[in-house]
Amino acid sequence: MPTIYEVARLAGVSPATVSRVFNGVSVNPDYADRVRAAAAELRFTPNRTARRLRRRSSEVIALIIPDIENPFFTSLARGVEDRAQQAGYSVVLCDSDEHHDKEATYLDVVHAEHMAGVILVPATDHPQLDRLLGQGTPAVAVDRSVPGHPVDAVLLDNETIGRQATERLYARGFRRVACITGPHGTETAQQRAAGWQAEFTRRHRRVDPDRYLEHGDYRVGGGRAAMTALLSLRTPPDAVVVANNSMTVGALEVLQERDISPAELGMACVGDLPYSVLQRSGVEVLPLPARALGTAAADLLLARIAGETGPPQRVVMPV
Amino acid sequence: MPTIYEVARLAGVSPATVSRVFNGVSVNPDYADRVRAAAAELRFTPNRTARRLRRRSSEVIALIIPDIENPFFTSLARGVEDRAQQAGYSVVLCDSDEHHDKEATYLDVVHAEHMAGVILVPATDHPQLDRLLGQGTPAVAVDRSVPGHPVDAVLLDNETIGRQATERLYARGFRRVACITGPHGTETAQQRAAGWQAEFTRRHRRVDPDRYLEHGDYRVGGGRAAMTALLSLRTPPDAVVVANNSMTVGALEVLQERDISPAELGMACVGDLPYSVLQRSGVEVLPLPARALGTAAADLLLARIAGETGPPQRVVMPV
DNA sequence: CTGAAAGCGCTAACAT
DNA sequence: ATGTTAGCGCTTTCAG
Repeated sequence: MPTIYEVARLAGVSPATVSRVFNGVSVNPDYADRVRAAAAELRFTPNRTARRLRRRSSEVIALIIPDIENPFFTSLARGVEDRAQQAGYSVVLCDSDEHHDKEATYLDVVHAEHMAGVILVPATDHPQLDRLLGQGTPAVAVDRSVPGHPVDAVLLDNETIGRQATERLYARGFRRVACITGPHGTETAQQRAAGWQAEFTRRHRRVDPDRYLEHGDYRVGGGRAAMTALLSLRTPPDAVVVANNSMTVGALEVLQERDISPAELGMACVGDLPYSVLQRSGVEVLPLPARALGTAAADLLLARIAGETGPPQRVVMPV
Repeated sequence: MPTIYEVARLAGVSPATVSRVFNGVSVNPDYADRVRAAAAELRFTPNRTARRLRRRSSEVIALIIPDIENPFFTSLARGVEDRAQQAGYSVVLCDSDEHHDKEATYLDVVHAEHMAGVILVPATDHPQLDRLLGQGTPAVAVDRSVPGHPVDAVLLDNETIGRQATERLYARGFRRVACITGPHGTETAQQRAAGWQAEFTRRHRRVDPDRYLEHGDYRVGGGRAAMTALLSLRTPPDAVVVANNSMTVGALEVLQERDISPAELGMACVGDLPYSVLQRSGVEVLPLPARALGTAAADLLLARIAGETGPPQRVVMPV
């Protein structure tokens, strides 16, 4: 691999001049041309590792998501990539698999690799951000907030979403709408359930809402289990709000297996179902602005990287 | 950020010894303990950028896929990640979006970042691999081969898959099975179509197969367009083999809109449909070993990184 | 087994 | 505006 020294020699200038040409610093046009010609001839590409070591920063941002197979997150990733590319940054995508350990490992990598910043969908309430923040690497949380740390966050109005989903089902004539939400202790799960509960209690003053609230794991299996549980209630619901896309799939599977029609048991899903082939399944879908969440997070991060100071922002996306 | 010098000073040893401790080189256990204690106290993490510059290699491999929103590729990515993690490598995922330019840019990054290797689902017939290969960075192609370059490849037996999909539909009683395949000039598209055509011509000696072959773009929109075209034929097919998952969704959408039942128009899909909620849609699904493709590619790449020489391997995964 | 010292390729003072 | 030079933090000969 050629280095700036070889390019410099071939172009008859100093290494510093070569560096300047490649960094947009003003240089005598003659020299610049010679440098570019020499670089082309030698097929020179600046060594980013060296540059990074020297500059102590790089044009790479990390995006850590909890499940790369969930279209909500891949769509979010597209949003981040769009903005980052425009700004000349590369995005490296990391899958924490909802594991705190993997998340921590990736955050260490971000740190050790001198990345410019990180956009994180936290796998837990307490991601290990201290090191990074201490070092001055900016971080932005998306979809889920990080209570303990002063980081920017881009969030959804989950309570409203939960309420809307519930309203839609009642509006369609269902009489008893249950809820399948995410894991205990998960912010989005709690908020979406709260939205549901507000509507539910308004309509069923005498019924304990907890009987109609199930917690799943935000995965297909959790949706199956929760749906099964709801169906075995003495007075089963005639409709259900499911707090994310994967669990909706699980719930639908159960209904299909038992040949329960959309009219018998209504369903609303928070978030797009991939490949909306489900029209005839009669599921009420509440789309979520996943991609916009990504672009907003990227904008926030890029601003911080550019030196923006000021108190942590908290952006709530309209739904 | 602390450096090995500070750790060395605190531990009362030389920087070289600290380096050795962190690299598993044998060191006096006393020293090693002191170094580890000092490192812990200072919260030292080795600077990977410096290490990489010095070693001229890193424990990062790139995976370049053409569409991060396609579950086939995310599943493949999981396979790669699994193996890579086990071997102590990080995976950075890049989305070429089927664009030759973006692919080339990412390949440049792989080169400039001194990555250990790259696994590539080529967006074109001629990915710009020369630089990388010239530099000795190993590359493995997955799902699509790279005719011009001597790189390892992990492929599917697409012709067999196409044939099987077709057979299944005829076996279910359909009489005239059409095919929607991928873009012209795409290897997998051509091969899957060839499999279909072999079956088709065997059964319809007098019919020009080209009339029942449509080319789409491997995306939802392409599936829609192709399905629409097939339905407007004078003698429309009564079933269709669709060469990938996304186009199947597009094709299904058309059928749903026109209220055409699975019995009226049968369908087979190459590759899993995400969230198999489609049971009642009657689609014959031919699962593809996406994840296994990823692990196989990772194994091949890791072997090359470890110094394996020898002629390029060509692995065809069983279906 | 350990330490001293020379770079990896680049950038950014500083000096010209 | 350009060149000289000193590192960025680490690994790795080479001596001891």
